[in-house]
Amino acid sequence: MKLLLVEDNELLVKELTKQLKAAGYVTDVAASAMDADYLLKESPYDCVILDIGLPDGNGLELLQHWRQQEIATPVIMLTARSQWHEKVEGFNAGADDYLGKPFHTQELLARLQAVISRSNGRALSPSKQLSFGGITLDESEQTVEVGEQRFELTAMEFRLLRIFLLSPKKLLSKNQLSDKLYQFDDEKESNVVEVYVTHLRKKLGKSAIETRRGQGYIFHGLE
Amino acid sequence: MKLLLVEDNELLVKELTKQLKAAGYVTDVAASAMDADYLLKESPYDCVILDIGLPDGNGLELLQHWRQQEIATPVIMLTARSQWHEKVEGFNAGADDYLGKPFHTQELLARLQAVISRSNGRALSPSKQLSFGGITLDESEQTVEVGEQRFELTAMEFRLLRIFLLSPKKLLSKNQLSDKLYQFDDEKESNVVEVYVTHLRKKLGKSAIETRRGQGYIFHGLE
DNA sequence: TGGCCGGAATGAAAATTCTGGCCATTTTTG
DNA sequence: CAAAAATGGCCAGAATTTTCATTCCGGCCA
Repeated sequence: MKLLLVEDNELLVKELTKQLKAAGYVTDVAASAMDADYLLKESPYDCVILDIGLPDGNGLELLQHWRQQEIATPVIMLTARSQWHEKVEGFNAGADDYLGKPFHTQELLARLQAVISRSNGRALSPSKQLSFGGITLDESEQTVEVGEQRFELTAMEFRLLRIFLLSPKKLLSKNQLSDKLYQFDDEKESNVVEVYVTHLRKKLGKSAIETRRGQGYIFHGLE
Repeated sequence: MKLLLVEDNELLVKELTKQLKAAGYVTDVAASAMDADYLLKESPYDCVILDIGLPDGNGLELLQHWRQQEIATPVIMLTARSQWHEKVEGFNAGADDYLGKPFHTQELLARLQAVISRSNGRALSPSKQLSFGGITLDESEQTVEVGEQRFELTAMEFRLLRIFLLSPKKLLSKNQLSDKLYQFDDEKESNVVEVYVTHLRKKLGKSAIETRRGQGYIFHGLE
C-alpha cells in the first residue's frame, strides 16, 4: 500500500512517515507541488495526503489540476483547523476527505482505511476489518483470522495480504505488487514477492493464492 | 527483427540486450567499429544502435563511412546527454534518430518501432500498432487481434508475425526469415520456420500466409 | 540476540522451442 | 505419363529455457 505525502513541514513529515510505516504503509514524500506532480505520474499511489498550504503553489490548485487530467487517486486534504471555507472548496476540487490540523494520527489512519477501501470498491465490515472468503485481517493488531485460527503476521506479510484483500479475485502482477510494497527509489531485483507469497500460503493455506505463470497472482480466500 | 548494437560498455550491453530480447528483437553486439563494420556487411540488420564514443574510432566516422557506401540500414545514435553539437552532426552524417544517454528503455523501444516501420515503408496506426488486412499486432502485450478474436503469441510466433506485418504482400524466403529470427552465429538448419508458419496459421487462419513452393511465403492478412 | 528482511542458491515445474519423421503435394525426370 | 525426387505440412517427443517455490544465510534493527 503506497501513499504520497505532500507536505513541507519537515517535522510533521518525519513523525507521520514513522507512524504510517508502523501501520504498514509505504510512503513517498514530496515537499513541493512540482515534486508531487512528478511522483504521482511516475507510480500508482493508493492515496495522496495533501497539505493545502504548499511553498510553491496551492494544494487545491494541484488537486484541481489532477482531476482535470482524470487522475482519480484518492486524496485526503490537510487544512488548518479554522479554514472551513477552504475545506468546502476542497470537496469541490475533488478531495475524498479532509482533516483539520492538528489531528490525531489515529484519525488519519481511520480515514485512510476508509478512503482506500472505498476506492477499491470494497466496503469495510462494521468492525472496520478487511475480509474476504473466510480470511479476515485485523489492521490494528496485524493479525489474520483464517477460519478458526489466528496467526500473527510480520510487517511484510501484513502489507502483502492487505493488498490481496483489497483486490480479491484480481490478477496482480509481481511488478504491481512490488510497486506497492516498496518505495519509489529502491528498485529491487529479487524474488521477495515470491518469498512472501510462500510465507502467506503457509498461514492461509496453499490454495488461497493462485499463481498464473508468467502473469502474476490471484487471491481467492478459502473458496 | 535483427539489431546490431555497437557499444563497448559491457554493463549497458548486458542490460539492453536483455530488454531488447524481451521486446522480441534479436541482437548482435559489436564492441568496436571494426567488428561493427564486419557484421553489418555480413548480415542484413533492421536497425543499428550506434554509440558515438567507441574505443577504436568515432561512431560518427563509422556512420559516414557506411553512408558513403550507400548502406541504408537505419541508425539510431547514442550520445552523451549534453553534446548537442554532436547530435546535429549525427543527423548530417545520416543518423535516423538519436538518443541522449542515459535514456529509458521504453524510449529506445518506441524509436526502434518508429524507425523500423518507416524504413519498411509502413506507417504505424495512431495507437502505435502494426496492422494489415484485419490483423493487428499489439507489441506491448505480444498478442494479435484477428477480427473479433484475440490470441496470445509465444515469443517466436510474435517475432515471425511482426516480420510478416512489416512486409505484407511481399515474398519472403525462408532464409530471409530465419536470418531475421536468429542470431548471426546460431543459424538453424531445420524446419523451424515451417513449424511456426503452421502455428501462426492456426491462429490467423489458413489463408493468411500463402506458400510459394521453392521460394518462400507471402503474408496476405485476411484478404 | 532474536526475529525479520532481502538476496542468493537450488531444485521443480511448466512452457516454449527444436528435431526428426512421416505423409501429402508438387515438380522434375526418364 | 509415370515414377522418382523434392518440398512443405504437421505432429509428437526431446531438449532447452523460463518461471516459480522453497530453503538458507548474512545483515540489520530493536
